[in-house]
Amino acid sequence: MDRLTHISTYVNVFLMEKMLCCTPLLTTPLQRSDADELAARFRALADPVRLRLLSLIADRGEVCACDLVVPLGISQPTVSHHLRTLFEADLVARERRGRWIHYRLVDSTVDALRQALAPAIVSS
Amino acid sequence: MDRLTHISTYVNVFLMEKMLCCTPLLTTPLQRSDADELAARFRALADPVRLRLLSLIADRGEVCACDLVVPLGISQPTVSHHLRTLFEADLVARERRGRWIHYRLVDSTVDALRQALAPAIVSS
DNA sequence: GATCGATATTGACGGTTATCTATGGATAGG
DNA sequence: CCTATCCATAGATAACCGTCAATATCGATC
Repeated sequence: MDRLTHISTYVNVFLMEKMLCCTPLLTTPLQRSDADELAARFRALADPVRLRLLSLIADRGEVCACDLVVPLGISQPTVSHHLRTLFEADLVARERRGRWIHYRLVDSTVDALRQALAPAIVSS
Repeated sequence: MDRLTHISTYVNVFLMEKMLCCTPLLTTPLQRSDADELAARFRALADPVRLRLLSLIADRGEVCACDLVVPLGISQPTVSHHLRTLFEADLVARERRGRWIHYRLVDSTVDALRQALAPAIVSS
């Protein structure tokens, strides 16, 4: 392990204290229930349409659902379906403002998933 | 953004230079082809059995496939099928030694996925 | 080379998911 | 109210996926 990876690991370990969900994958054998929860969240990321939706939402900070249909070239109900999936995985939050519904990224969930992929701390 | 997050971001950005695969999700709108590739990799993580396999492999450093059947309580062909999925996603490598096949984690792929979830660098 | 043991592959079955069209519910403006 | 607009839901269909039993393949040993 080189020096920078080492530093990065320690910074991440320190930040981990603040995290809530999702047992780390790579530091200790995963229990069945933890595996189920983690898999459910990764399943929400396992579709190209949802990744592009997330990407657009992250890029613009906050997006009206109406602005997410045309760029992806799929039907409005399909977009709605995927947004629901992301919402139920806690990856996005939504807020109604008049006729429109605005979506934004839930940073803490993304952080937690990133942490779940953090490398094990090597003792040597 | 607090100080530690700031440091972590810069360390990660620096390490990113060495990475190969997977366009970051959250820094710029994702192209269709990049989304397809990323989704394919997340799909490999989107199953509890595969997560537990990865976890066991990571924990032990290197594992014989024969030691992965009993702990999960599923049939040998199913384990083999999932190991194949992980292998094709480049998440594990395998090496035949005599009659046995040993699996180990491919750290760079896990790192790349973690990087793909890295937060956008805020300019302010 | 016959056999045994470790893995992979095949084929089938049931459950899940992505997509569409059609429809319904909510909200703003006239 | 009536209508137009935004968004979600329902229902249908096709493709995909996880699982298992059965079978094939590959390497070691006798």
